[in-house]
Amino acid sequence: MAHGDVGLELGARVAAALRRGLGVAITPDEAVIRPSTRAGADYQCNAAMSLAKRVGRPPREVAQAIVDNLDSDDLVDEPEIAGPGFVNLRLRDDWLAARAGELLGDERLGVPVAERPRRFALDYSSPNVAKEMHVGHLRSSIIGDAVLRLLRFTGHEVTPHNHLGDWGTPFGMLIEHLVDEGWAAGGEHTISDLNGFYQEARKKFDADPGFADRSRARVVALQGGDEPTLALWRELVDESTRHFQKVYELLGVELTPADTYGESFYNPYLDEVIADLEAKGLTEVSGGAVCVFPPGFTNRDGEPLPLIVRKSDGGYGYHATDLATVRYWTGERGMTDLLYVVGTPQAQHFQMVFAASRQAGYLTDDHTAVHIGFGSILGEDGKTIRTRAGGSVKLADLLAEAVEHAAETVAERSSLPAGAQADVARAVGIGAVKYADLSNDREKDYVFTWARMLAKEGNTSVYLQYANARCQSVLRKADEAPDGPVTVAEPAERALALKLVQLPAALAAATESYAPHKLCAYLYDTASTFTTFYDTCPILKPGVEPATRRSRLVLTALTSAVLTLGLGLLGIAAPPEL
RNA sequence: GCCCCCGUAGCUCAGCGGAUAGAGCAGGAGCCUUCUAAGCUCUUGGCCGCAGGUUCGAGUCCUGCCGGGGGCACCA
Repeated sequence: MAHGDVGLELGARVAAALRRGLGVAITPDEAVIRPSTRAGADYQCNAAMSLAKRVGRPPREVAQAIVDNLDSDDLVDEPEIAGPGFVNLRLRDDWLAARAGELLGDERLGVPVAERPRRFALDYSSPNVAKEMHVGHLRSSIIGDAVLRLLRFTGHEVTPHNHLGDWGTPFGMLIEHLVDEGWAAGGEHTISDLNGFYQEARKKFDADPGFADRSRARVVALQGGDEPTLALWRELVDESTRHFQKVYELLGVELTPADTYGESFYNPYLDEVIADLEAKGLTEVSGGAVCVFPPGFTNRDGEPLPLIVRKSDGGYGYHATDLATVRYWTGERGMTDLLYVVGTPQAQHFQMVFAASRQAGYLTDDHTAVHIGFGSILGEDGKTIRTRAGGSVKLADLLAEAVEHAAETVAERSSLPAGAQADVARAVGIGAVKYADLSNDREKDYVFTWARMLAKEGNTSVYLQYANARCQSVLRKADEAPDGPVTVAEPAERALALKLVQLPAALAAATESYAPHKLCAYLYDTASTFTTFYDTCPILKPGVEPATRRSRLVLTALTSAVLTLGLGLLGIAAPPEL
């Protein structure tokens, strides 16, 4: 088969049929092959209706021409024309069985490697130094991590970068507070409560004018490169990084300190970025600030909206930094695609940054830049959980609670030894939190509830993990390795084989639109189809023909492989036993 | 005021211009001497916010309206 995805293959066959029969040239995509939910049809071709006008023939005649010229006897049964001109396609049982059988020895389970690999720079997570991660950071971290895994599996080069909030005016008061607390560079210090530390500094800043003055002076020292100040700043960053790393490890997010490219990292580049923009004639001074006005953006008074690349006080804001990131990752690092996993409220900001970057030549026609936006997590009152409002759920607490909750259920049901139970509880608890988030369309807001995060019934990660554990249990009990030809006699066998063969399409859809929820939906569907198979088709039970047993073992092994791979790409563990 | 996003079952959500709009939860009825019941089977439940338009065909595309959220110059 020329394509990993059956639908694409069918599209290519239909396109060939139309070329032969009617002399019409279309792409496989234009063949409009869709999975069908109708009994007896796996796919349907909807091309006849849309082409009718173009070729000047009634749609059913076009459909007939497709059927007459379709060279697909190897792949599908006799196609049927239905309704206004639908062509219903049913994969041959022997083809489906053979295709499934091929996947057993294939590590990639039929998923092709990207033909033209690209170089992605992926910005995600981006917590703030000196603040604890809270539920608001969950989405960027796990969506970004899933995108990273998906792109890498597809064969692309991906460099993650964690845009830490590690620079700017608050660090004056934070460092000054460190001094008051008796910190020294190289000392063995820890902050047990980062949020508390921040709040104390803030309180002193508001209440004590002397402290406020020292803080302002400290900002100047920091930005001026004063070495003792920088040393203290590094202590603070390191302390925060240790905290982030603990969360990432618990969460199973692949970021490490080596991936840190915080705001401070771009600081040395800012002057030359502004100089470059000025040299290219893109800047204008407005209200004392140096601005770039990308066309097409206006403010509430209908006036052009600026990117302020240098503030009127001479300082730099995130407009300047984000332009510097684009220039750095395309210019210095040769990336072709820039991805930013940042909340949707930043949509206009990124549009402006990308537009200005194109004007400045930091992005060319060879580059893409995509804002992978995601909705806000809302409180149960429907209001956004705000970063600085306080009272939001700490991410570490959420994860601990999820694991604890899972541990209770595991203790009730699992027969594994205690040590193994802890690992399972972690896999199940963390998986529940991640799946609850990843299984929804990332662009929409959602309401945070404990019930949702801890759910273990229905469309949840544990359902997928449980299905996989059942597969593994069967495979352990079998006295033979899965091997041999697949047959699809029973409807449940056929349905399962069909699902397994559709992995490439699901992965492509999820990867191309940076939409992990599409993979979730496919995996749930596959697990559900397996469970029906498991219920209706005995595998190891007495009385099952050896050939049937071997075929079913292969289907079981493939199901486990698909679930394990899919969950892995979502960043969710798939333990062999619950 | 302008711009962006969202309104689908009681609740939480899928849905690629295609046929009779699908899941999960909750509700109802069944299923464990038999490969893991964190499961399975059956079932109740829909003017897809409203009104126009485009199209052979609209939950999906366009316009307007209603409702909710977000953004709109120096915090990032």
